[in-house]
Amino acid sequence: MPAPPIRFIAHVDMDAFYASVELLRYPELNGRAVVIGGGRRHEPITTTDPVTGGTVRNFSTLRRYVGRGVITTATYEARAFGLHSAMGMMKAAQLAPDTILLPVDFDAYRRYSRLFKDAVRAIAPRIQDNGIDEIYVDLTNVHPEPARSILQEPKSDPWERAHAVARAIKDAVSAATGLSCSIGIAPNKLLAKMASELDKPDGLTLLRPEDIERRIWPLPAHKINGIGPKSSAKLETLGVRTIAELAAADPAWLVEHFGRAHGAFMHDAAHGRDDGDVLTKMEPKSISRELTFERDLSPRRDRDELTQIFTALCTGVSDDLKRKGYLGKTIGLKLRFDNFKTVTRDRTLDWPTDDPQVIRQAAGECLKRVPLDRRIRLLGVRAGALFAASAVSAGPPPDAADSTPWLFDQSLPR
DNA sequence: TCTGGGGTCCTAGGACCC
DNA sequence: TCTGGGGTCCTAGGACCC
Repeated sequence: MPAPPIRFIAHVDMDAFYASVELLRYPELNGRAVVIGGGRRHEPITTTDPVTGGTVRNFSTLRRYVGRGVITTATYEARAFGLHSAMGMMKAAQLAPDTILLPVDFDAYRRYSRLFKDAVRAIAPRIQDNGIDEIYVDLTNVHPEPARSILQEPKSDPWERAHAVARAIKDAVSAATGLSCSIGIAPNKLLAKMASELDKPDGLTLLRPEDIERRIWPLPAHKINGIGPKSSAKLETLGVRTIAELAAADPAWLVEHFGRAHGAFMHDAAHGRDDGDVLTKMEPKSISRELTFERDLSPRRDRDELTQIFTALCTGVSDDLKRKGYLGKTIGLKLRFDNFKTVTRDRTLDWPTDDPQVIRQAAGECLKRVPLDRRIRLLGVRAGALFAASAVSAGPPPDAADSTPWLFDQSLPR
Protein backbone atom coordinates (compact mmCIF):
# COMPACT_ATOMS: atom_id res chain seq x y z
CA MET A 1 0.00 0.00 0.00
CA PRO A 2 1.42 3.43 -0.89
CA ALA A 3 2.17 5.73 2.02
CA PRO A 4 -0.62 8.30 2.51
CA PRO A 5 0.41 11.80 1.44
CA ILE A 6 1.44 14.10 4.28
CA ARG A 7 -1.37 16.26 5.64
CA PHE A 8 -1.08 19.77 7.03
CA ILE A 9 -3.43 20.20 9.96
CA ALA A 10 -3.72 23.39 12.00
CA HIS A 11 -5.13 23.70 15.50
CA VAL A 12 -6.43 27.21 16.13
CA ASP A 13 -6.89 27.98 19.82
CA MET A 14 -8.17 31.35 21.05
CA ASP A 15 -6.01 32.79 23.84
CA ALA A 16 -7.78 32.97 27.25
CA PHE A 17 -10.97 33.24 25.24
CA TYR A 18 -13.70 34.25 27.73
CA ALA A 19 -11.39 36.60 29.57
CA SER A 20 -10.19 38.19 26.33
CA VAL A 21 -13.77 38.83 25.20
CA GLU A 22 -14.46 40.52 28.55
CA LEU A 23 -11.36 42.70 28.17
CA LEU A 24 -12.75 44.04 24.89
CA ARG A 25 -15.73 45.25 26.92
CA TYR A 26 -13.69 46.50 29.89
CA PRO A 27 -10.36 47.63 28.43
CA GLU A 28 -9.37 49.24 31.73
CA LEU A 29 -8.79 45.69 33.03
CA ASN A 30 -5.96 45.06 30.58
CA GLY A 31 -2.90 43.87 32.46
CA ARG A 32 -4.94 43.00 35.58
CA ALA A 33 -5.50 39.59 37.13
CA VAL A 34 -9.07 38.71 36.10
CA VAL A 35 -11.07 35.50 36.31
CA ILE A 36 -14.40 34.61 34.73
CA GLY A 37 -16.90 32.41 36.56
CA GLY A 38 -19.70 32.22 39.06
CA GLY A 39 -23.21 33.56 38.84
CA ARG A 40 -24.78 36.81 37.66
CA ARG A 41 -24.22 38.56 40.96
CA HIS A 42 -20.83 39.86 39.98
CA GLU A 43 -21.66 42.31 37.24
CA PRO A 44 -19.58 45.45 37.65
CA ILE A 45 -21.53 48.38 39.06
CA THR A 46 -21.30 51.52 36.97
CA THR A 47 -21.30 54.90 38.74
CA THR A 48 -20.53 58.47 37.71
CA ASP A 49 -17.47 60.18 39.12
CA PRO A 50 -18.76 63.26 41.03
CA VAL A 51 -15.69 65.29 40.08
CA THR A 52 -14.98 64.43 36.46
CA GLY A 53 -18.47 63.28 35.52
CA GLY A 54 -16.86 60.25 33.86
CA THR A 55 -18.03 56.68 34.12
CA VAL A 56 -16.48 54.60 36.87
CA ARG A 57 -16.92 50.85 37.00
CA ASN A 58 -16.76 49.03 40.28
CA PHE A 59 -15.63 45.45 39.82
CA SER A 60 -16.17 42.55 42.21
CA THR A 61 -13.12 40.74 43.48
CA LEU A 62 -12.68 37.17 44.65
CA ARG A 63 -12.20 38.34 48.26
CA ARG A 64 -15.84 38.23 49.29
CA TYR A 65 -16.89 35.38 47.02
CA VAL A 66 -19.08 32.74 48.63
CA GLY A 67 -20.39 29.82 46.63
CA ARG A 68 -19.60 26.76 44.61
CA GLY A 69 -18.47 28.35 41.37
CA VAL A 70 -15.29 27.45 39.54
CA ILE A 71 -13.06 29.54 37.32
CA THR A 72 -13.81 29.03 33.64
CA THR A 73 -10.98 31.26 32.37
CA ALA A 74 -8.17 33.21 33.98
CA THR A 75 -6.11 35.96 32.34
CA TYR A 76 -2.39 35.26 32.06
CA GLU A 77 -1.84 37.75 34.92
CA ALA A 78 -4.20 35.69 37.12
CA ARG A 79 -2.48 32.48 36.08
CA ALA A 80 0.72 33.93 37.49
CA PHE A 81 -0.93 33.64 40.93
CA GLY A 82 -1.61 29.95 40.34
CA LEU A 83 -5.22 30.48 39.30
CA HIS A 84 -6.54 28.30 36.49
CA SER A 85 -9.77 27.07 34.94
CA ALA A 86 -11.79 24.48 36.92
CA MET A 87 -10.32 25.76 40.20
CA GLY A 88 -12.94 26.42 42.87
CA MET A 89 -13.33 30.16 43.38
CA MET A 90 -13.25 29.87 47.16
CA LYS A 91 -9.81 28.35 46.79
CA ALA A 92 -8.80 30.97 44.23
CA ALA A 93 -9.87 33.69 46.69
CA GLN A 94 -7.40 32.31 49.24
CA LEU A 95 -4.57 32.50 46.71
CA ALA A 96 -5.32 35.92 45.20
CA PRO A 97 -8.20 37.77 46.90
CA ASP A 98 -7.80 40.96 44.87
CA THR A 99 -8.32 39.23 41.53
CA ILE A 100 -11.18 40.81 39.57
CA LEU A 101 -14.19 38.52 39.17
CA LEU A 102 -16.51 38.78 36.18
CA PRO A 103 -19.64 36.71 35.47
CA VAL A 104 -19.79 34.44 32.42
CA ASP A 105 -21.67 35.73 29.40
CA PHE A 106 -22.06 32.77 27.06
CA ASP A 107 -24.09 34.73 24.52
CA ALA A 108 -21.15 37.08 23.99
CA TYR A 109 -18.66 34.20 23.74
CA ARG A 110 -20.87 32.40 21.22
CA ARG A 111 -21.01 35.57 19.12
CA TYR A 112 -17.23 35.91 19.07
CA SER A 113 -16.90 32.18 18.47
CA ARG A 114 -18.99 32.50 15.33
CA LEU A 115 -16.96 35.52 14.19
CA PHE A 116 -13.61 33.78 14.57
CA LYS A 117 -14.78 30.52 12.97
CA ASP A 118 -16.30 32.35 10.01
CA ALA A 119 -13.05 34.29 9.53
CA VAL A 120 -11.06 31.04 9.42
CA ARG A 121 -13.60 29.31 7.17
CA ALA A 122 -13.26 32.12 4.62
CA ILE A 123 -9.59 31.15 4.22
CA ALA A 124 -9.73 27.39 4.78
CA PRO A 125 -13.19 25.81 4.52
CA ARG A 126 -12.45 22.38 6.00
CA ILE A 127 -12.70 23.00 9.74
CA GLN A 128 -13.67 20.80 12.69
CA ASP A 129 -15.36 22.40 15.65
CA ASN A 130 -13.73 21.50 18.94
CA GLY A 131 -15.66 23.55 21.44
CA ILE A 132 -16.39 27.26 21.59
CA ASP A 133 -12.80 28.47 21.38
CA GLU A 134 -10.86 26.05 19.19
CA ILE A 135 -10.97 24.35 15.81
CA TYR A 136 -8.92 22.03 13.64
CA VAL A 137 -8.29 23.22 10.10
CA ASP A 138 -7.19 21.12 7.16
CA LEU A 139 -4.58 23.21 5.31
CA THR A 140 -3.45 20.40 3.03
CA ASN A 141 -4.86 21.90 -0.16
CA VAL A 142 -5.01 25.54 0.91
CA HIS A 143 -2.79 28.07 -0.77
CA PRO A 144 -1.92 31.54 0.49
CA GLU A 145 -3.12 34.60 -1.35
CA PRO A 146 -1.05 35.27 -4.50
CA ALA A 147 2.04 37.30 -3.67
CA ARG A 148 1.19 40.97 -3.62
CA SER A 149 4.69 42.05 -4.50
CA ILE A 150 6.89 40.74 -7.25
CA LEU A 151 9.58 40.54 -4.57
CA GLN A 152 7.65 37.70 -2.90
CA GLU A 153 8.50 34.33 -4.36
CA PRO A 154 5.68 31.80 -4.53
CA LYS A 155 6.10 29.29 -1.72
CA SER A 156 7.39 25.96 -2.90
CA ASP A 157 8.07 24.37 0.50
CA PRO A 158 4.67 23.09 1.71
CA TRP A 159 5.54 23.88 5.33
CA GLU A 160 6.27 27.47 4.39
CA ARG A 161 3.02 27.55 2.48
CA ALA A 162 1.09 26.28 5.52
CA HIS A 163 2.90 28.83 7.66
CA ALA A 164 1.81 31.64 5.34
CA VAL A 165 -1.81 30.46 5.46
CA ALA A 166 -1.68 30.31 9.24
CA ARG A 167 -0.28 33.84 9.32
CA ALA A 168 -3.26 34.94 7.20
CA ILE A 169 -5.64 33.13 9.56
CA LYS A 170 -4.20 34.93 12.59
CA ASP A 171 -4.58 38.27 10.85
CA ALA A 172 -8.15 37.49 9.78
CA VAL A 173 -9.15 36.37 13.29
CA SER A 174 -7.64 39.50 14.76
CA ALA A 175 -9.42 41.71 12.23
CA ALA A 176 -12.77 40.00 12.79
CA THR A 177 -12.67 39.87 16.60
CA GLY A 178 -9.82 41.96 17.99
CA LEU A 179 -8.59 38.78 19.68
CA SER A 180 -5.41 36.77 19.40
CA CYS A 181 -5.11 33.05 18.86
CA SER A 182 -2.37 30.46 18.88
CA ILE A 183 -1.89 28.11 15.94
CA GLY A 184 -0.05 24.83 15.74
CA ILE A 185 0.61 23.12 12.41
CA ALA A 186 1.50 19.45 12.18
CA PRO A 187 0.76 16.35 10.10
CA ASN A 188 -2.22 15.39 12.29
CA LYS A 189 -4.72 16.73 14.85
CA LEU A 190 -2.96 15.25 17.88
CA LEU A 191 0.33 16.97 17.13
CA ALA A 192 -1.31 20.18 15.90
CA LYS A 193 -3.08 20.51 19.24
CA MET A 194 0.16 20.03 21.15
CA ALA A 195 1.95 22.45 18.82
CA SER A 196 -0.59 25.21 19.46
CA GLU A 197 0.24 24.96 23.19
CA LEU A 198 3.98 25.37 22.68
CA ASP A 199 4.15 29.13 22.12
CA LYS A 200 0.96 30.42 23.73
CA PRO A 201 -0.27 33.15 23.69
CA ASP A 202 -0.26 34.52 20.13
CA GLY A 203 1.90 31.65 18.91
CA LEU A 204 2.43 30.14 15.48
CA THR A 205 4.28 26.85 15.69
CA LEU A 206 5.24 24.36 13.03
CA LEU A 207 5.81 20.83 14.28
CA ARG A 208 7.47 18.65 11.68
CA PRO A 209 7.86 14.91 12.26
CA GLU A 210 11.56 15.43 12.93
CA ASP A 211 10.73 17.95 15.71
CA ILE A 212 8.81 15.43 17.83
CA GLU A 213 11.83 14.11 19.70
CA ARG A 214 13.13 17.56 20.59
CA ARG A 215 9.89 19.42 21.35
CA ILE A 216 7.35 16.77 22.40
CA TRP A 217 9.21 13.93 24.06
CA PRO A 218 10.55 16.00 27.01
CA LEU A 219 6.98 17.00 27.99
CA PRO A 220 5.10 15.24 30.80
CA ALA A 221 2.68 12.53 29.62
CA HIS A 222 -0.43 14.49 30.63
CA LYS A 223 0.30 17.03 27.87
CA ILE A 224 -1.14 14.46 25.48
CA ASN A 225 -4.80 15.23 24.79
CA GLY A 226 -6.51 12.14 26.21
CA ILE A 227 -4.13 11.44 29.10
CA GLY A 228 -5.74 13.07 32.10
CA PRO A 229 -5.02 13.15 35.85
CA LYS A 230 -5.91 9.49 36.50
CA SER A 231 -3.84 8.02 33.68
CA SER A 232 -0.87 10.27 34.31
CA ALA A 233 -0.87 9.43 38.05
CA LYS A 234 -0.98 5.74 37.21
CA LEU A 235 1.77 6.15 34.64
CA GLU A 236 3.88 7.85 37.24
CA THR A 237 3.50 4.96 39.71
CA LEU A 238 4.62 2.71 36.84
CA GLY A 239 7.73 4.83 36.39
CA VAL A 240 6.62 6.72 33.25
CA ARG A 241 6.76 10.51 33.48
CA THR A 242 7.63 11.96 30.09
CA ILE A 243 6.27 11.32 26.63
CA ALA A 244 9.69 9.94 25.70
CA GLU A 245 9.38 7.34 28.45
CA LEU A 246 5.86 6.56 27.26
CA ALA A 247 7.12 6.14 23.71
CA ALA A 248 9.75 3.70 24.94
CA ALA A 249 7.21 1.59 26.84
CA ASP A 250 6.15 -1.79 25.47
CA PRO A 251 2.71 -1.40 23.84
CA ALA A 252 1.55 -4.78 25.18
CA TRP A 253 2.49 -3.65 28.68
CA LEU A 254 0.48 -0.44 28.22
CA VAL A 255 -2.54 -2.43 27.02
CA GLU A 256 -2.20 -4.68 30.05
CA HIS A 257 -2.41 -1.70 32.42
CA PHE A 258 -4.78 0.63 30.56
CA GLY A 259 -7.01 -1.58 28.43
CA ARG A 260 -6.99 -2.26 24.73
CA ALA A 261 -8.10 1.07 23.32
CA HIS A 262 -6.41 3.39 25.79
CA GLY A 263 -3.13 1.45 25.91
CA ALA A 264 -2.83 1.40 22.13
CA PHE A 265 -3.79 5.07 21.97
CA MET A 266 -1.08 6.05 24.46
CA HIS A 267 1.60 4.24 22.51
CA ASP A 268 0.56 5.77 19.18
CA ALA A 269 0.16 9.23 20.68
CA ALA A 270 3.62 9.18 22.24
CA HIS A 271 5.02 8.48 18.77
CA GLY A 272 2.96 11.32 17.30
CA ARG A 273 0.71 8.98 15.32
CA ASP A 274 -2.93 9.93 14.70
CA ASP A 275 -4.85 9.28 11.51
CA GLY A 276 -8.09 10.94 12.64
CA ASP A 277 -9.82 12.99 9.94
CA VAL A 278 -10.82 16.62 10.22
CA LEU A 279 -14.56 16.10 10.75
CA THR A 280 -16.40 18.95 9.10
CA LYS A 281 -19.83 17.95 10.38
CA MET A 282 -20.67 16.20 13.59
CA GLU A 283 -24.08 15.17 14.92
CA PRO A 284 -24.66 15.56 18.66
CA LYS A 285 -24.94 12.31 20.64
CA SER A 286 -26.72 13.70 23.68
CA ILE A 287 -28.31 16.86 25.01
CA SER A 288 -28.41 17.55 28.75
CA ARG A 289 -29.07 20.04 31.51
CA GLU A 290 -27.74 19.88 35.04
CA LEU A 291 -27.61 22.11 38.08
CA THR A 292 -25.46 22.22 41.20
CA PHE A 293 -27.47 23.73 44.03
CA GLU A 294 -26.18 26.54 46.18
CA ARG A 295 -26.65 24.27 49.17
CA ASP A 296 -27.21 20.52 49.36
CA LEU A 297 -30.91 19.69 49.32
CA SER A 298 -32.61 17.07 51.44
CA PRO A 299 -34.80 14.67 49.44
CA ARG A 300 -37.49 14.93 52.11
CA ARG A 301 -37.28 18.43 53.57
CA ASP A 302 -36.59 20.15 50.24
CA ARG A 303 -38.86 17.91 48.22
CA ASP A 304 -40.87 20.75 46.66
CA GLU A 305 -37.79 22.69 45.59
CA LEU A 306 -36.19 19.55 44.14
CA THR A 307 -39.37 18.70 42.24
CA GLN A 308 -39.53 22.18 40.77
CA ILE A 309 -35.88 22.07 39.68
CA PHE A 310 -36.32 18.57 38.29
CA THR A 311 -39.25 19.65 36.13
CA ALA A 312 -37.38 22.76 34.96
CA LEU A 313 -34.41 20.64 33.88
CA CYS A 314 -36.73 18.35 31.87
CA THR A 315 -38.33 21.39 30.25
CA GLY A 316 -34.85 22.73 29.46
CA VAL A 317 -33.80 19.49 27.76
CA SER A 318 -37.07 19.52 25.82
CA ASP A 319 -36.48 23.12 24.71
CA ASP A 320 -32.91 22.31 23.61
CA LEU A 321 -34.06 19.23 21.68
CA LYS A 322 -36.74 21.24 19.87
CA ARG A 323 -34.44 24.16 19.14
CA LYS A 324 -31.77 21.88 17.70
CA GLY A 325 -34.24 19.59 15.93
CA TYR A 326 -33.66 16.27 17.70
CA LEU A 327 -35.64 13.61 19.50
CA GLY A 328 -34.11 11.45 22.23
CA LYS A 329 -34.97 7.78 22.73
CA THR A 330 -33.00 7.33 25.96
CA ILE A 331 -33.67 9.60 28.92
CA GLY A 332 -31.05 9.72 31.65
CA LEU A 333 -30.96 11.00 35.21
CA LYS A 334 -27.87 12.13 37.09
CA LEU A 335 -27.62 12.71 40.82
CA ARG A 336 -24.63 13.89 42.80
CA PHE A 337 -24.80 13.49 46.56
CA ASP A 338 -23.24 15.67 49.24
CA ASN A 339 -20.25 13.30 49.36
CA PHE A 340 -19.75 13.93 45.61
CA LYS A 341 -20.69 10.35 44.74
CA THR A 342 -22.47 10.42 41.39
CA VAL A 343 -25.07 7.96 40.13
CA THR A 344 -26.85 7.76 36.80
CA ARG A 345 -29.95 5.91 35.65
CA ASP A 346 -31.16 5.43 32.08
CA ARG A 347 -34.51 4.60 30.61
CA THR A 348 -34.90 3.78 26.93
CA LEU A 349 -38.31 4.64 25.55
CA ASP A 350 -40.24 2.80 22.86
CA TRP A 351 -40.28 5.98 20.85
CA PRO A 352 -37.95 9.02 20.67
CA THR A 353 -39.36 12.20 22.14
CA ASP A 354 -38.85 15.89 22.74
CA ASP A 355 -42.00 16.20 24.88
CA PRO A 356 -41.25 17.72 28.31
CA GLN A 357 -43.91 15.58 30.01
CA VAL A 358 -42.65 12.34 28.48
CA ILE A 359 -39.11 13.29 29.49
CA ARG A 360 -40.29 14.17 32.99
CA GLN A 361 -42.14 10.86 33.27
CA ALA A 362 -39.13 8.79 32.14
CA ALA A 363 -36.69 10.72 34.33
CA GLY A 364 -39.12 10.26 37.23
CA GLU A 365 -39.02 6.49 36.69
CA CYS A 366 -35.23 6.68 36.79
CA LEU A 367 -35.38 8.63 40.04
CA LYS A 368 -37.44 5.89 41.67
CA ARG A 369 -34.56 3.47 41.14
CA VAL A 370 -32.10 5.58 43.17
CA PRO A 371 -32.00 5.21 46.95
CA LEU A 372 -32.24 8.75 48.31
CA ASP A 373 -30.45 8.39 51.62
CA ARG A 374 -28.23 11.48 51.47
CA ARG A 375 -28.52 15.12 50.65
CA ILE A 376 -28.23 16.00 46.96
CA ARG A 377 -25.90 18.64 45.47
CA LEU A 378 -26.57 18.15 41.74
CA LEU A 379 -29.45 17.04 39.59
CA GLY A 380 -29.19 16.44 35.84
CA VAL A 381 -31.38 15.23 32.98
CA ARG A 382 -30.11 13.97 29.65
CA ALA A 383 -31.53 12.84 26.33
CA GLY A 384 -29.41 10.34 24.39
CA ALA A 385 -29.88 8.04 21.38
CA LEU A 386 -30.79 11.11 19.35
CA PHE A 387 -32.68 11.10 16.06
CA ALA A 388 -33.02 14.04 13.71
CA ALA A 389 -36.60 15.21 14.24
CA SER A 390 -37.01 15.59 10.47
CA ALA A 391 -36.30 11.89 9.95
CA VAL A 392 -38.79 10.49 12.47
CA SER A 393 -42.56 10.51 12.06
CA ALA A 394 -44.54 12.56 14.55
CA GLY A 395 -45.36 9.74 16.94
CA PRO A 396 -45.65 5.99 17.29
CA PRO A 397 -48.25 4.43 15.00
CA PRO A 398 -51.25 3.33 17.10
CA ASP A 399 -50.46 -0.31 16.41
CA ALA A 400 -46.70 0.00 16.78
CA ALA A 401 -45.74 -3.65 17.00
CA ASP A 402 -42.08 -3.12 17.66
CA SER A 403 -39.96 -0.41 19.14
CA THR A 404 -38.06 0.62 16.03
CA PRO A 405 -38.98 4.16 15.04
CA TRP A 406 -39.94 4.70 11.48
CA LEU A 407 -37.15 6.55 9.72
CA PHE A 408 -37.83 8.26 6.44
CA ASP A 409 -34.15 8.02 5.83
CA GLN A 410 -32.71 4.85 7.32
CA SER A 411 -29.17 6.08 6.82
CA LEU A 412 -29.48 8.70 9.54
CA PRO A 413 -27.78 8.06 12.88
CA ARG A 414 -29.74 5.79 15.15
C1' DT B 1 -11.94 25.67 50.59
C1' DC B 2 -14.13 20.93 48.27
C1' DT B 3 -14.68 20.21 43.24
C1' DG B 4 -19.62 24.04 37.06
C1' DG B 5 -22.01 22.64 32.97
C1' DG B 6 -21.99 20.73 28.49
C1' DG B 7 -20.30 17.13 26.08
C1' DT B 8 -17.56 12.46 24.03
C1' DC B 9 -15.81 7.85 24.30
C1' DC B 10 -14.77 3.38 26.56
C1' DT B 11 -15.66 -0.73 29.46
C1' DA B 12 -18.13 -4.44 31.21
C1' DG B 13 -21.96 -7.40 32.29
C1' DG B 14 -26.44 -9.18 31.13
C1' DA B 15 -30.32 -9.91 27.92
C1' DC B 16 -31.52 -11.68 23.78
C1' DC B 17 -31.04 -13.49 19.12
C1' DC B 18 -29.19 -16.54 15.57
C1' DT C 1 -26.33 -32.16 30.73
C1' DC C 2 -21.62 -29.59 32.17
C1' DT C 3 -22.75 -26.51 27.72
C1' DG C 4 -20.10 -22.27 21.83
C1' DG C 5 -19.67 -18.06 19.77
C1' DG C 6 -20.83 -13.85 17.48
C1' DG C 7 -23.68 -9.65 17.24
C1' DT C 8 -26.52 -5.91 19.14
C1' DC C 9 -28.89 -3.39 22.63
C1' DC C 10 -29.29 -1.67 27.27
C1' DT C 11 -27.45 0.02 31.58
C1' DA C 12 -24.01 2.05 34.99
C1' DG C 13 -19.90 4.03 35.80
C1' DG C 14 -15.76 6.49 34.83
C1' DA C 15 -12.05 9.12 32.35
C1' DC C 16 -11.44 12.97 29.80
C1' DC C 17 -12.16 17.40 27.21
C1' DC C 18 -13.50 22.54 26.66
